[in-house]
Amino acid sequence: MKAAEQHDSQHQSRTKLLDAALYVIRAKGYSATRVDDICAAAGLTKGSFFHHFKSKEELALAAAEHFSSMADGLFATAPYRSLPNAVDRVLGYVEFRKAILLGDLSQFTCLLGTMVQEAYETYPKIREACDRYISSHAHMLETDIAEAMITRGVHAEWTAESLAFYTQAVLQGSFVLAKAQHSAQIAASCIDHLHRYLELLFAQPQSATPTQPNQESL
Amino acid sequence: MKAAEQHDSQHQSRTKLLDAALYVIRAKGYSATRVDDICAAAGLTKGSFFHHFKSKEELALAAAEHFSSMADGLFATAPYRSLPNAVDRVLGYVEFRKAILLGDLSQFTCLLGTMVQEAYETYPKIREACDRYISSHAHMLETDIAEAMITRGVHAEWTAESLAFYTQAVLQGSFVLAKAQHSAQIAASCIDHLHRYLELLFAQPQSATPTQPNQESL
DNA sequence: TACATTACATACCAACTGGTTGGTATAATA
DNA sequence: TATTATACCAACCAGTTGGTATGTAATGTA
Repeated sequence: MKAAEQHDSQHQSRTKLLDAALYVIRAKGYSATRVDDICAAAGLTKGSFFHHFKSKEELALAAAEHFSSMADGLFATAPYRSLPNAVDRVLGYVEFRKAILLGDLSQFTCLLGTMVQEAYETYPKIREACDRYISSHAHMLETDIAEAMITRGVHAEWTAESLAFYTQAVLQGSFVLAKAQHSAQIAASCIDHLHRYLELLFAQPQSATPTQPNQESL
Repeated sequence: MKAAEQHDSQHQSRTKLLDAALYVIRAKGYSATRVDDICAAAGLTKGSFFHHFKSKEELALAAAEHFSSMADGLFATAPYRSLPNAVDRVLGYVEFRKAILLGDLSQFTCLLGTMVQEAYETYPKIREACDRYISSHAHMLETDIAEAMITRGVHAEWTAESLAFYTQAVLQGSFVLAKAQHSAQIAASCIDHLHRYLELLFAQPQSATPTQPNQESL
C-alpha cells in the first residue's frame, strides 16, 4: 500500500509538473514561463523539478510529448471515430474540434503551436518536436481524407496531405485570433468556414472536381 | 544640412530600434527578446532605447503600430487594389499574400500574431493593440468581401466579417506551420486552399448559395 | 539490520535583465 | 554668447533566473 503510494507519487509528481507546464506555458508562453511558476503550479519545489528534468528545455520536450499523447487519446476515443463513412469522419473531426472549445483559452489552445512560434529559431529541438507531433496529428486526418477522396471520386490538384495540414493551419490560426480577441467565439466561426470548405470539396451531387486554383505548391 | 542631419537621426534612431524590434521579436518572440538584443541589432545602446521608449512593453506597442502602418502602406499600394471587380480584389489579396512569402521566416511572418500568442494573458495592452491592428486589417478586406457578395448575389449564413477574419486565421495558422516546418512552402499551400475556398464561395455560374453548415456562431 | 537508491526539499549562486544615473555632445533659441 | 533641450552613451544596480550543492526521509534489497 505504502509502496504503491510511493510508486504512484513518483509518476504523480512528474505528471503534476507536466500538467502544470502545459497550463502555464499555454497561458504565458515558453520563454516567459519560469521554472518556479511550474513548480508553484504543481505544488512542488525546484529540487523535484530538476530531479525529473535535466533542464527547462527538456521539460518543454517532455511537455510537447505529454500534450501530444493526451491529444492522441482524446481523438482516438472520440465518437466521430467510429463513423463508417470517411467523409463523415473528416467532417466529424472538425465538428469535434469545435465542440471542445470550452473553458479557459489556456485549456483548449495548442501547446505545440504556442511553443513553436517562440522556439522555431532559438530552440531547434523544440521546433522539431512540435513539427513532429503536429505532422503526426495531421497524418491521422490525412488517412481519412485520402479515403474520403476515393469514396467521393475526387480527383483534384490538391493532395490529402495538403488538406490535412490546411485544417491544422485553420485551427492554429483560429487560436491566434481567439487569443487576440480573448474569446473562443471567433475560433468557432473559423471552424465553421473550414467545415463549409470541406463540404464543398466533398460535395456528393454533381461533378466532384471543383474549380482549379491558379498555383499549387505543396 | 547639419540641422537636417540631426533631425533625421532623431527619427532614424527610433525607427532603427523599431525595425530591429520587428526583426528580433519575430525571430525570438517577445519574452525571449532582450532590450540589449534590440539595441545591438539597431547599433545603439540602452541609453538611446530608454530615451525613446519608457519601457520594453511600450516598445512592443510602438512596434505593433509600426508593423501595422508598414503593412497598411504595402497593401494600399499593391497592384491588386486597383482591380475594378471586388471579387478580383478579394482573390487578388490572397494571391498577393502568397507572393510576399519571400526571404527569411522572420521577415514575412506577422509580428502581431507572434506577440499575441505570448502576451494575451500577461500583457493586456499588447493583446489589445494586436487585436486592434488585426481587426483593422481584416476590416479592409471585409469591405471588398461585402461588395463581392453583392456583386455575385451571394446570400449566405456567413457574414463578410466572419470570412475576413477567416482569411486572417488561415494566414496566421500558415505562419505557425511554416515555423514548425521551417519553410514557407506549407504556407503557400495553405493559401492555395484558401484561394480555392473563396473561388467556391464566389463562383459565378449556377446558384451562388453554397451548402449550409450545421452551426454558425459569429 | 545494513546498505543503496529514489524522491524530494532547502539554501544558495553566478549570470543575466530591465531599468537608472550621471554625464557629454550637438543643436535650437534667445 | 549664454541657456536650454534633445539625443545618446557608459557604467551601474537591484531583482530575477536557471541551475547546483547539500541534506534527508522513504523505499527497495540483501
